Amino acid sequence: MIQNTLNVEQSRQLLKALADPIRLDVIHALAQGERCVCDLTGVLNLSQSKLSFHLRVLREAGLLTDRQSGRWIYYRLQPDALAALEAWLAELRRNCSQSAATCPS
Amino acid sequence: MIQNTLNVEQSRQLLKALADPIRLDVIHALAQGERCVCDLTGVLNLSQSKLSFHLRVLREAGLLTDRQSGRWIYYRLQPDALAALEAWLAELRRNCSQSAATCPS
DNA sequence: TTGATCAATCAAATTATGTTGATCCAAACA
DNA sequence: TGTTTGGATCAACATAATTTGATTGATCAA
Repeated sequence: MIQNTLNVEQSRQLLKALADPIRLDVIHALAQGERCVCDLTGVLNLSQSKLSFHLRVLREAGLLTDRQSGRWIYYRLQPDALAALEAWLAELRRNCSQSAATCPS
Repeated sequence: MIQNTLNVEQSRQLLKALADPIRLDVIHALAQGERCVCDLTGVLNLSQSKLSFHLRVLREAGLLTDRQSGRWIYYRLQPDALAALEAWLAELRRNCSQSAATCPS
């Protein structure tokens, strides 16, 4: 998630990725900092494959990155992705608001 | 969508509502201003009941409001909902960013 | 009235997402 | 080497979301 302007598809993936309670838990857990998958299963009380599934959704949306260190894989947040989504929403709202004001009641 | 601070559940509904191509089309169509359902079916080329389903999702998330005028029902955007979601995301990011910076590489 | 139109809703069918348990691969360690 | 551990992936199943076509209630016009 290097660039700051998302296309519709990227935005949809971000929205969809965030619209899930388990994945929001993951986000919150990682807000504390980087963590390996083995820790996260304990913290979030999720089965390994279930967690792996949700990590993948978040990673593919651009919200997480991972790195390997020995046997472990560490995940961390990519706050830029949230910023980019905010910008996209702001742009959407900008388009909406201006003409909404001109609607007849 | 009067208040400006969303709870997690409201935010999730907004995210989920926006994470759909058809519903984004609806949003964009309504960005031009208020429209009745009968117009929208034509503009978006959707069956009546399909459109009705998606309008309901958007309405229940707080993104749209409707009003009746004679036989027609007019839908319009509620840009406040977008603003509220932006604020919620900004808050989430605020929590994330501060500690992400402290992560070991 | 009667008939036509707008739009919500419902049940059934379809499709998409999430869950579970098993299997596989790579890294580490004996 | 052989074994253990961390984590991805797969197939089968379960659940949730969407689509379709039919029905319904309300409004209006003839």
